Amino acid sequence: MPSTPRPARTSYHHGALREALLDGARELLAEGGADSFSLSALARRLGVSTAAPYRHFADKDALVDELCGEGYREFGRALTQAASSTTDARERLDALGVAYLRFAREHPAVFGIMFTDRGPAVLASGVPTFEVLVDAVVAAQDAGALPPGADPRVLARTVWATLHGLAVLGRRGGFTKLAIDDDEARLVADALALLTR
Amino acid sequence: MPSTPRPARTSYHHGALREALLDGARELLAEGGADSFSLSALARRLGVSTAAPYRHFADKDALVDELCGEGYREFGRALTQAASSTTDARERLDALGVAYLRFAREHPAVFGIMFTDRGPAVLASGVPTFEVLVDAVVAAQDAGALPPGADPRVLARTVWATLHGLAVLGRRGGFTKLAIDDDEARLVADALALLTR
DNA sequence: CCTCCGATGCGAGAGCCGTTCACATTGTAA
DNA sequence: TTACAATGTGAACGGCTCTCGCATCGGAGG
Repeated sequence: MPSTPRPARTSYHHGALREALLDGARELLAEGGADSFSLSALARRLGVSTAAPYRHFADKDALVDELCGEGYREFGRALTQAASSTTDARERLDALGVAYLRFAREHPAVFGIMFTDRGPAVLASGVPTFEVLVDAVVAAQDAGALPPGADPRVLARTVWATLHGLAVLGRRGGFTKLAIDDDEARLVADALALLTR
Repeated sequence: MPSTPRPARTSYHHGALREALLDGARELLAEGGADSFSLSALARRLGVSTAAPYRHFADKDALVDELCGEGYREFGRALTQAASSTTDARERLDALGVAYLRFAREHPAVFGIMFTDRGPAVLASGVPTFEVLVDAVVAAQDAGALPPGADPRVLARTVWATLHGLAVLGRRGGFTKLAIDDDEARLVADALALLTR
């Protein structure tokens, strides 16, 4: 069962090439990492010419940017869902942290792309993704789980940085000597236990 | 004064091409980011043929790996120097944090390369770089600045993750809405104030 | 001093990639 | 039916990584 040569269509026009390109790009990214992803390989896999993608995206970067945008939206959904899983402000922080690390683990390629230099427009589109995290930090502060006197923005960026650092360093095995084999829940719980009281 | 066509040599053999390649690669990386760095452009800048670099590096990845190794060593030197700037365990943590963020700011391209997927060998070569950070966390714990009962490895990875997260998110302007304009000293001080007591 | 050889340079070229351009095919609205 | 806008094709250009056979140099041994 050859997976590479996919006929995928019978008529001259593909019909839903734009979506197929995005889906195929996610697959290629997941299979071979960000380096081994080429528009040529993508077109080949979908059975269209190498020029076809340019009817739907200005260039390769535009396609990757779109992938980032979708990544932000899905990341945002995952965080929002985690936040709604409990009403306790302190527990919500834990849930958000686990969701953060889980997204990085389950979508490593997209996660990596989302946080590498991708132009200001893409960056701006990602801002709303993390609002739920900032809100949760403020709520935790109101609930007394974080220092009441501190600047909420300082708290938010510190918590965010800690979670992001755990995600990034864990993803590349940076913690090998520091017991990375701990699962995400423990990683997050240990870290947030230091930040909260 | 054209900077691109650099004669750089008069005889048939270059003489110190390996070092020139590494230096030039650092320059190109600093100028145009990791994407716009090609062996062709590098060879062009040095005035050698595109085949010449392959006498010194197996392929492009080998050159980048070497760059990472040098980056780790310089990063380690910066951290070690920061650690030796004070005898107070708590102050030492701050100094290390500032050095961490400063390295990320002053060498953004190399920093970015060091922490993107680059094979297990390169990764392993980076381990000693962060030992000084782990040691400082243990010392701070002994001095009472961090919870005495906690697992030192948990403390170390949490502090490391927080600093790394600050470096990464700050580097790409992720904190725009959260007062990233604060300087590194304040960023680190605020974060470590939450982790220590 | 000469000769030989290993190290290090070169030019040419194969194969992949991104991108463009003129042209082909198709569904649809007038 | 006919014209048009949308979307596909094939060919081509330049750039990139990497390989191959050949050229040039410096130094060690006769």
